[in-house]
Order: sequence, then structure tokens, then C-alpha cells
Amino acid sequence: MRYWLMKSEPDDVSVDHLARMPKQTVAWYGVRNYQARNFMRDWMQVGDLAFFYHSSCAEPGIAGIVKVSKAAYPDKTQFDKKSPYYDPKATRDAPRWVNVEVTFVEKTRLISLAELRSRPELASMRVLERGSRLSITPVDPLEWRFITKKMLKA
DNA sequence: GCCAACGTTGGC
DNA sequence: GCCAACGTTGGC
Repeated sequence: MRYWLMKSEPDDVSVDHLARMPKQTVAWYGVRNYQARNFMRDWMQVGDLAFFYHSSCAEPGIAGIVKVSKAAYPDKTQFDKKSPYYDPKATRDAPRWVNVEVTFVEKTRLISLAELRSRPELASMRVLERGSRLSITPVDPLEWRFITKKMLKA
């Protein structure tokens, strides 16, 4: 069982959107970065928990918690010529990209990026690394505990 | 909209 | 295999 942080643009899928989706579940398609793909393909397991992070928006930060509900399988948008995620080099025999599915667990108060950065306990968080652009990053269990127990409780 | 940082591509 | 050029991410 591992912990993760997954970025989503709230204009695309926000935590509120997710909570209103059928089965409160969404396929995490469109990842086109090998490191992020490998995290999904090689490490993510059903039951893993992840922070749902809002990025590229007015208030970037952690907005909720989700759970991996389906293990990685080929991302069908890579085969779809009409999709912005179409990849001409991907074939059905040798798919390049995968996605997991995640299910809503809870909406949290928004923990802003600035607040995350202000905590010395989180100084080595992967997502806070200088220039980090990875849309999926592992979260250390100690960091997970700190955020959920210390920052999300009254 | 700007721009720093990073990943990918492709010529050689 | 190098590396310059280009594209993308994402905070501000």
C-alpha cells in the first residue's frame, strides 16, 4: 500500500466534479510522461491512497483524497485519432500509455501550495521539488501522516 | 501572459 | 550518444 499525489486541472476535473461522477470514479487517462506512467504501471495498486491536487488554477493545492480503484490498463485515448492524447506511435499490440482509475474518498479543506511549502516536515516532498512538473508523485508515508493527521484535523 | 524548468525529438 | 531546438507544465 502506497501513497501518491495526483494533479488535476480543476477546469478539467475538480474534486467536486469527481464527487458527482457515476460511481465517483474517473479514469486517469492522458498521462504522457514516462515517469508518471511507470508509477501507475509498476507501482500503483488497488487500495493505494492519493491526494487529489488542483493545478494550473487560481488556488493550487491539495483539495481531496482519492483511492486507486482499478489497476493500470492501456489508455484508450492513445489510439483515438480525434483525441488530444492520440499517440501515432502507440499500437494495440504495443500500447505506450496506461491509466488507472481512482475513486473519490473525501473532499478536504484546500491546503495551498504555499502552506505545503511552509512546513519544514514536508521539505523533501517530491511535488515540492524545484521545477517539479510530474503529474503523479509518490508521497512518503510520514508525509502522508503529517498532512492527514496534523494539517487536516482541527 | 510570462517565463523557468524540464522532457522529448531528431540531426549529426 | 550528444545536444540544440522545441514543446509543455504550472506557478505567479
